[in-house]
Amino acid sequence: MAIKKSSAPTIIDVAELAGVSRATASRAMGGYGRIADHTVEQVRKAAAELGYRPNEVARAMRRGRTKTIGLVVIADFTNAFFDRATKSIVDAAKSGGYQVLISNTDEDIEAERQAIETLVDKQVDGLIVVPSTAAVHDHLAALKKSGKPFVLIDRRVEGIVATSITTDDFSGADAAVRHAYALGHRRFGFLIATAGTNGLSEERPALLISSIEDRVNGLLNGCIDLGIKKPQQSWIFCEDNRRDPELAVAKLLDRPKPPSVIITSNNDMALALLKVAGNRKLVIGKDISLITFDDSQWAAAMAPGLTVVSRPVEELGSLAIEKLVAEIKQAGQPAEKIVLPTELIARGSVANLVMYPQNEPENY
Amino acid sequence: MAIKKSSAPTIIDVAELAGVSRATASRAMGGYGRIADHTVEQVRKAAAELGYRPNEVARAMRRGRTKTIGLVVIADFTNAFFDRATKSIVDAAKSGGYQVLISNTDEDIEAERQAIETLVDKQVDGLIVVPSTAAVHDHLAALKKSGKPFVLIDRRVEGIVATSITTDDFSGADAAVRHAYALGHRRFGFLIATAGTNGLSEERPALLISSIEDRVNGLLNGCIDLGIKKPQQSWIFCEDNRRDPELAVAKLLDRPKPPSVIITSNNDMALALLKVAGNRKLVIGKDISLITFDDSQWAAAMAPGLTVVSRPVEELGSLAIEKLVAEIKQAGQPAEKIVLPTELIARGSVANLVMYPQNEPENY
DNA sequence: GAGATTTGCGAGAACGTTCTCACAAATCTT
DNA sequence: AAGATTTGTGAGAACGTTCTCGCAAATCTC
Repeated sequence: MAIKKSSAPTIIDVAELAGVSRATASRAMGGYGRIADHTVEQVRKAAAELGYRPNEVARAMRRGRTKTIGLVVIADFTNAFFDRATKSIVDAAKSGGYQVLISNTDEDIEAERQAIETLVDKQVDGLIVVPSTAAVHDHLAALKKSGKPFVLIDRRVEGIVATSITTDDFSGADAAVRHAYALGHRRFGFLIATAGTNGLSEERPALLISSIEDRVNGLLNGCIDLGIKKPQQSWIFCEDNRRDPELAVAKLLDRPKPPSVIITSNNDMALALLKVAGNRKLVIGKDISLITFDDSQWAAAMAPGLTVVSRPVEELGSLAIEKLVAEIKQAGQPAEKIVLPTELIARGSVANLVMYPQNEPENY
Repeated sequence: MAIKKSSAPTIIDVAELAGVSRATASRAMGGYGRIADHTVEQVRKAAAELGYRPNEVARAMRRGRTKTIGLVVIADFTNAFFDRATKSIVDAAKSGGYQVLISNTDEDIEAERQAIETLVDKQVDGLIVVPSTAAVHDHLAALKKSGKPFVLIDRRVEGIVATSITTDDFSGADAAVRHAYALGHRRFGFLIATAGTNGLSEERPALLISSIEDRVNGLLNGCIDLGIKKPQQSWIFCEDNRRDPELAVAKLLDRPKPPSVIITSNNDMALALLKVAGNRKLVIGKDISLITFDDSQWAAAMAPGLTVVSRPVEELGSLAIEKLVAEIKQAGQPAEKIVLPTELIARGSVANLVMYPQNEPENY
């Protein structure tokens, strides 16, 4: 009777039981190299008997790759991005044989720095990063220099040569303006969440993350193109997703001539508008109209449904894995800047004013 | 001029540059064992110069622990559970010095099995599992037997001696019934999502996951206690979260005497109700009332706000990490069954019928 | 049937770290 | 000042794999 081993069986135990060498046992399990069929069977049987499972840490150590991908995201779960992106990335990674180590930065650049460092220390084979700011990118430059494969998603970072997968938020924003205009709206309000500014501001901050930059430019483009006057007076930039978005909404609604339609840059802002509107007994899609970015189940189910700029988040995630895995398998892939199309989904949150268009073509 | 090393510097490179042995360099970096102050400084300087970072895989190999926790969840993102739980777990893990390897089972038992296996192979120090079913648990028994620490969250599994962290869904469900009753409701409808049944059913399936079991029992308890007649005729059990929840809603609404209030077991069901109600021009909180499980930002922001049974998901996540880390640090902790309180948050989705209570005390 | 090739397997190194042990030098005792 | 203790360091093993190499046996070639 053999002495019961306390810890998990290793390839050595398997080799002993099968009466072969470590190397042969390894070959039999791994199915590589020259090896006789009957030996494979013998070893497999021994492995099954012992309940042997290869130690992936030892394997990673020896092989120099962990089959693990690091994900650095902003776990901002009202954003309807984190969850969808995470799920699609985890699923796509799995089908490629990779597991995902997840890190949350909460939009903090120091946390992002540290997350990347920790993940690299853990020898992930590659990284997917949602950069929290466009202002700082020395850590990404260092990552690039280290040769560790990585892909940026949701936001580009100027000055970093890396594959990025983003969405065409410019066109989405532009389409949102045109949609509201076509329904007769002339007085626009824009509620933009940004990490860069301090508190509330009506001035456009100098440096925005690319997705917000694109949205602002798209909105502006639509306004200018349609001849909407003084669009620059219609903005509220609201620091960060957590700080007083309801105050920003109130500021917009309390204007002498409030907007008939408000376009919000994310769901946080949209929810703030919903809340304030509810408090004031303003009915969405009638007293005040709304278009927001990012679709979600609840935006579709509400009455009225929210008109949204939908972004292909799942595709973004799976494409990120695809590109990352390609680079892991074969270094030196060209850095691509992939931009996925957005789509305006019209529901009931934008009132149709065409019968009675607002009488003043110029802005308030 | 030294030859430029292509790969990342190791402790050996540091030792060489500092002019000490591997062991000494390791001690200096790790800050353990006997070592002279000036040597530490010398080694630290060399490490900084080379940009040395310890290889955590090698470290894990040697130390026998990875400082990694495996998370096996159901990435069902309409459930408002996955994202909140994941975030709180990731954050709590980080502050304990752990990273999180995430796996999604999509409520599939085979995927769950495989996920646990893969995670164990990767030598995670412990696991947090949202079990996808109560029917199968041999894999959890095997996990238990292997001695690898793990904690169950959201759902208990009978027959498995393990620490579990759940919420008091029984009381939550009971409170929901009483709340509607107090507002004058007598005709109840219950919409229960379940993985066990086939399609739609009005019969209670034999084996439900514990959280659903608790909710059903809680609802039943409230009904019986309040003297609501024939509550057994008010149920629709709907297979899985993805299969025809809208059909289930319709079935309930198309009854000869439809319910005045519907209590749904999750947000998927609630959203289905919202959708169908919207299509039929039924106003929530007026024509039809709704209470659902799990709070969310959008449930609070909608007009009317959704009355919900709120569960402390963040606390659940951080507590799971706490218990798991305790077991990792010191094996043999007692298996606790922790039940966190739920809270009914009354908003506007339940109509007040007290002025005109429904005339029939018995059920339809 | 002798040389050339193929086949199957084992010995041992390697991955990068930490840990145990031994030992010399330094410091402390009395 | 001689023994006892403490201090700092290095050699080498260990963690569990995989991989390279070499060698003997088996098979092929003409």
